[in-house]
Amino acid sequence: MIRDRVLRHVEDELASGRLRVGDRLPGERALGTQLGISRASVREGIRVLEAMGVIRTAVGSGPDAGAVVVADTAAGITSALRLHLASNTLPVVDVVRTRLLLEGWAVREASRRRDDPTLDAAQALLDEMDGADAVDEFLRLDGEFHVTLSRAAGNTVVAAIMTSLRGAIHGYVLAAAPHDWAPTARRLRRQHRNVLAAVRAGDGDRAAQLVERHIEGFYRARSTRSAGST
Amino acid sequence: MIRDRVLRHVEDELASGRLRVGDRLPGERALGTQLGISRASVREGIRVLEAMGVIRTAVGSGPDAGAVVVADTAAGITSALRLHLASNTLPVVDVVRTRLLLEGWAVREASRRRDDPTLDAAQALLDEMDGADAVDEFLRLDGEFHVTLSRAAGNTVVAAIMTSLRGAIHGYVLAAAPHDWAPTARRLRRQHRNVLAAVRAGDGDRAAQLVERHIEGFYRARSTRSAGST
DNA sequence: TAGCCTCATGTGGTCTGACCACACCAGGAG
DNA sequence: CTCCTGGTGTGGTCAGACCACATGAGGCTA
Repeated sequence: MIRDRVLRHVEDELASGRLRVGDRLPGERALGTQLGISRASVREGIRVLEAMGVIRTAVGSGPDAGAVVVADTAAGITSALRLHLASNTLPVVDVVRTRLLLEGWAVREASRRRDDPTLDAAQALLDEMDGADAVDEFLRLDGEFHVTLSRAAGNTVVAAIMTSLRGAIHGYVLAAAPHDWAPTARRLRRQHRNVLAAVRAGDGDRAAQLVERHIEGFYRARSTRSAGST
Repeated sequence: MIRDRVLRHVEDELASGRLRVGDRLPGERALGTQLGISRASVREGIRVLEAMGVIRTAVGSGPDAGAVVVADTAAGITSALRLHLASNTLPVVDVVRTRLLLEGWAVREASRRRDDPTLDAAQALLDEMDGADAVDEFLRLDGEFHVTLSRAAGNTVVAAIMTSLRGAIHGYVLAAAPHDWAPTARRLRRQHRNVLAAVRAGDGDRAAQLVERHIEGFYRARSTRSAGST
């Protein structure tokens, strides 16, 4: 298919190193001429690349305009998971179980690299979370904390998947948050600190156990309430 | 953005159950009229959905033509991983490590469901592999075997991710296959049978250990040769 | 009547050319 | 020197056209 030409071209350019993160793609019109296809076809390819988190487009002129190569490794995975979650092809419970598995491994691994500065970022998120009372703000920071923790394990693929799993079920989590949020928030804050403390202490087994109980607990509480579809 | 209207519309339709796997989308022209956007914009959305493995398009007429909802849960993740692998944002070693982690868990889990008929499919693949001498055919079956094993664990998300990890590095594996393939094939066949036997015996720990050694061994052998870019 | 064949129909695939909003920045006005 | 104004190039969107393709109804042939 002609439309795949853009995909293949960009992938080749990336693989060869001729194109790197931060670079700009030629304009859509120029790229069309260069590849011998119409602008419409170029745009279809560009759109896919954008959905995959490989490029970011902006209108106007100047250095930030146009199609710029980025590295949002989680974007594509997140969208894919969201859609298949919506079609009920992937059950939410499988997403949660996978999260459990990956995050358990991640904190175990992070415990062996407890000098990693990423853990300081996780700490900072916890401090920030203490001042976040609004549900959506809290959950945003919560998600970021878990992702940061996973990043501390040093595996970019696991981190990307974790980010995506979290992002894909974000809507479900938000929809299932209890009305009386304060006590839940307190419990979560406490659990977060315990997990991080175990990691910093280098106690991987304990950290894994804590984080698994933390996620399972929240999920169990949620599954007893409404399923929440939107 | 107007172009996201198609995405949101289809996601809503899927979530509400008005659209299910196997159904057909309205034609591009009709969908454009319905959403109040041009056909070009519709196509950009369709293209993304296709890349995500949510729909499949075909020309012509009849029941199989047009845009049909499918459930290729791995397609989007595979493409995303491939692209970020190409841009060197995700190192291959992280993909392999993640595979190790997930597949170890999967066989452990599968050992507890050893009556699952999926294991029979895995067995059949091994038998088929005995007659496959060509490298690419062997590796195709090899990949399918590993994915089938992961499916036997009963977690669709893990299975999708495993499929994607395997698919994303397929090119690398192929490029790094040794010229003298026969002895490698023999070793892999033996290891596969041992893994499956351990699963069927319900010995999760042993199965996990075997599969991890199996993957690590192959990867170590590969990393000593050329990096292989295409 | 049974079977073959043809063509109208509707699908996605692609192209062309146009207009818009936007952001920048060079160059003129004060 | 500062302000502002218009030229320029970017992506965003649209309308309309033509193509290849697969189907299936209806006519044609045996």
